[in-house]
Amino acid sequence: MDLPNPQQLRTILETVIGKLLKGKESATQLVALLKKPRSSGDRGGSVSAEELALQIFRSFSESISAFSSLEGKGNGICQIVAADGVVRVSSVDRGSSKTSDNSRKRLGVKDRRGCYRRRNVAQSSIIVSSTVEDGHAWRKYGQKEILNTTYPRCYFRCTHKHDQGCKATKQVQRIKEEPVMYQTTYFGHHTCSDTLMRAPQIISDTDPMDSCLLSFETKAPIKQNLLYPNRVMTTATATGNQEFKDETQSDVSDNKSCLDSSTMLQNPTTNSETSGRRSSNVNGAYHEEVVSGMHSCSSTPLQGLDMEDFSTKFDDLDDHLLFDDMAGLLPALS
DNA sequence: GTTATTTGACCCTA
DNA sequence: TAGGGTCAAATAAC
Repeated sequence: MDLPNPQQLRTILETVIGKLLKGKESATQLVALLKKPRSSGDRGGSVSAEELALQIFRSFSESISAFSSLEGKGNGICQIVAADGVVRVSSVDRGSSKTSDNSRKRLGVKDRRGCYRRRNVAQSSIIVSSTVEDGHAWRKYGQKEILNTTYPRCYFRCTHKHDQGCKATKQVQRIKEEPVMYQTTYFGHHTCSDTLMRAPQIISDTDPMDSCLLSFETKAPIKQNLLYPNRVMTTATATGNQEFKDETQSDVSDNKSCLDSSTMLQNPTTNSETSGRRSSNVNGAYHEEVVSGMHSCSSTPLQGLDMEDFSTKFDDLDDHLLFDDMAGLLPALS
């Protein structure tokens, strides 16, 4: 397969940057809103903080989707690296996969156990932390102990893999105990028409924001930590793993699956026993997502931040998220 | 009964 | 050959 040509890449990047800029604008408005003295009943005028937060979420979510669309275009992967507050985007050739399509052909349809394509995760990544869902429904299909890791890795595929042939998969691995933090690695992109891929799914019995602000702080009430402000983007590794913290309804259940299946993954505060297996309970945890093949994410958890701190911390955030820097990359691509 | 999760087995890649 | 990704039967939850 071929790498996306510069024009394709540019188009996608323009889309992404446009969405990110929109998100930045929303973030700016949110900061201003949060800085205002809050009075009961006053949620900030015409646009509420919740709405702004949702807009920010959508910006990142749609950006990720746009980047994801690159994967199917070839061996190349779009590399997004956020390091020291600077976002970098580039295209990387993954090289031809040696995966045995031939060997797969040799195998019967029923005998495909273990057939897989080992992913190259290290090549690129995005570091974005997010507090919101990715809007897709996932089904867990495996869990495995990974060498040199404390916690098992959980494997998820798109729920619509069979009915719509969606090839998107993700891996969720707990990487930190306190605060609880997960690394989610995405592979492939959704080709399904997942109905969840709209606005963030609200699971709680309150308002959307409440569920969006799924706790990032295991010890704090879920509602308080929804927008884990502290760091939206940080440098996770030298190679620039990108983090994207998000909690979605599907993710919640996904991660919960991990939690349920392993005591090591259990969230002491949010993994409610009262919730059913498929309950949409929030799993209150830092969620580090690595979007790989397309983008990857990683983040450094911020502790003890609640909405009170958000407004002040967000000032720093604005400096860290150099969307304009990203936009500046466009000319180089053409 | 249906759907999701768990888990051991299988087998490919490095 | 070890490690890792996926499959699918068994099991659990609804």
